[in-house]
Amino acid sequence: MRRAVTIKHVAAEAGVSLQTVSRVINNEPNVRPVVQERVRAAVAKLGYVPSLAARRMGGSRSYLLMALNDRDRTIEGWKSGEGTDWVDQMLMGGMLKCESHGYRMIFELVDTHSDHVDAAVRGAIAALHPDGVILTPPHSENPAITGLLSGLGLPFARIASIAEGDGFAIAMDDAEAAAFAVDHLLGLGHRRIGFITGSAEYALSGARLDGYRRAMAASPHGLDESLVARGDFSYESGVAAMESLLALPERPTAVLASNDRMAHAALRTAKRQGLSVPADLSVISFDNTPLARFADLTAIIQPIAEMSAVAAECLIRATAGETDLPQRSLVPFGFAERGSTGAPKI
Amino acid sequence: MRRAVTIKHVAAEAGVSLQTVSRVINNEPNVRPVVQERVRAAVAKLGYVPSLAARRMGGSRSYLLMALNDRDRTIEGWKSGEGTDWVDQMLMGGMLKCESHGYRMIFELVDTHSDHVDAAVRGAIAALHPDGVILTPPHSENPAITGLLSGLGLPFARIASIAEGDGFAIAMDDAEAAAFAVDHLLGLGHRRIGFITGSAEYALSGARLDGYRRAMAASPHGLDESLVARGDFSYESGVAAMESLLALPERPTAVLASNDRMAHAALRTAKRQGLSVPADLSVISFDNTPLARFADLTAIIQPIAEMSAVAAECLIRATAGETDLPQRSLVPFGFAERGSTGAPKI
DNA sequence: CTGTTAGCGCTTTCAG
DNA sequence: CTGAAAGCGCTAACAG
Repeated sequence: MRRAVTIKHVAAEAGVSLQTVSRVINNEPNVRPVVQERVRAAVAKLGYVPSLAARRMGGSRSYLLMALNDRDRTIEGWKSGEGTDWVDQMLMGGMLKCESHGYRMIFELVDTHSDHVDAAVRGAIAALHPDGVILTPPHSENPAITGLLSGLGLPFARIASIAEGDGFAIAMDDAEAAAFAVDHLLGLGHRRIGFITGSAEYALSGARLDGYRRAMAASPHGLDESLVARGDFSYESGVAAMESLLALPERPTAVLASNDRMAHAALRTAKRQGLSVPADLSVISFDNTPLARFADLTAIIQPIAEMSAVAAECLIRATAGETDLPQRSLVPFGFAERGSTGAPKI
Repeated sequence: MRRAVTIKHVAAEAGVSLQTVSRVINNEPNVRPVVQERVRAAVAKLGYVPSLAARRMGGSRSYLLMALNDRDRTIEGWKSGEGTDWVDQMLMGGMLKCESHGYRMIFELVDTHSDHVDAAVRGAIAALHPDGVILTPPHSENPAITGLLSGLGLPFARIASIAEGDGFAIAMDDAEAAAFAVDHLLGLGHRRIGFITGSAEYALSGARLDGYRRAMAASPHGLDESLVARGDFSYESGVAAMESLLALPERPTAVLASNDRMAHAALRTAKRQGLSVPADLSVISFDNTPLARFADLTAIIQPIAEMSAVAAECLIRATAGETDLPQRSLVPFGFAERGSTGAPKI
């Protein structure tokens, strides 16, 4: 196995010192254009690529970002085979962004509810020495983790978290999105619009509910709290919520559910009771996971890839010493109109 | 930010030399149990975790495995939002296996069809110095990559590849699986069973076809080559193939498709022509991606997670110096019976 | 603008 | 069985 080419070889080839090569590959100033060109030529000729490990050892950066996901939630998603593509979207956004900066993203699973979160996170940091950490729900709002990271002075980003606190908070405007969905339904002619909430464990559940309330209150028909049914993101809770909404004296003609799974549950529950979609009932869901596609659900698109790209970007720039980066970023949500929505039959 | 705890701190705490600590954490011989215990206690007390970068610099191992996926194919899968969970399954199998050995898996995207594959792969190796590389289709059978890896003497595993060659070949028995599916259909009472092939670019397409032929030939009804329709794994090709099968003078009552997408296409094409499933037509697909679940397709389960776990295991053991590891491993496939299969109506 | 000198935290090699 | 010395490939901190 031919020995790998190192900075030494490049230096020799270009007839300069190691340091000059280092300066060139790091885009540092104080290198004459001529020399710079000579070095770049040597790099290209030898196919030199710096070793991440050596860079981390010598310098202060590791060129590694660590994405922390909840162990149970992630594995459960993978095992279920339901195509929850949270991880894929994160990779697509974060990994590709990292790539364009010479960074790598390493995926780590940590059990949020464990007593050993602290040790687990510390261990991962000790092993990897990442330049930054990306937190996904529910880690994003776990004080045991955010506190640790803050204390360590390690830059971190909280994805899909709107809570106050340290670190870069990157989210979509959940309230705005809910209001948008309500307005879309109002525009189609719906008056009685139900809402199924998400688990109170997530701050965004509250935001989505707020947006719904705001939009309904602003509508000519006003807000009717009896149209708000509790859910917890599970299929079962979606069924229960939908049943309660359909049992109302004056049932809604449209429903906004806080995630795809509950929307799917709502859809099936409605059909089981003989309602046809969208003639008798329109449904809009949140997130737009593959399930929404398959179930032909009109959905608010949660821009996971974009959020994780923004997170990676913030972290990389912070490590590079850039300051005055936005502490909180709002990423625009999307909207996919499919077959689950239409004008009410009346 | 408190300085990280290093091997020095542990050595001081335990009152031994660096070397002894190194021996203990690497499970090397020649350390008295008493001393070993003392070191372990110090490690636990200080929460010491060795730095991957330093290990790689000092020694010959990096504790990193690199999973190489095709760029276009992967990004396309992510963008489509169709829930192709290949990446997730790979992560689940490979990452968790790595974790249990103190390894990490790094995901890399490389364009298989590019002229720069060689440079791209070399670059990734130079940056990461992985102890092993996991190749997924179509990389698994790309000589530009396998040849490079062989030349470098870097251990690698080819997932879902049954072709001969260097590296660990890890696959399911595609022919056996196809035969199994055919037998299942025969058992339900089907006599005319169609087959939709996959893209010839993949060796496993041939294997699946072989299994089908073998099982049909062994059946009392014999093999009828007119029941074999060409596909290339795309939805459109599935539609075309199904249309040709349904146009046959004596149409099949069951169809085995080489992947979920084509099976889905077959299903919809049949329904569009007024056939009901499974009464008029039974369908079995390969792979069992989330689509199979959503479309209620009976499917052969491609054990991606298991294959990637086996790959990781082989690579890690090879790096640890273990020899006589199986050059090729066959991982058992699974079978998920759903609503797309039943007895023929006659 | 460029080169030299120290390490970074480990493992390898070689002495005891 | 244990320790000391050398060095991996790079960057930071100085000298020129």
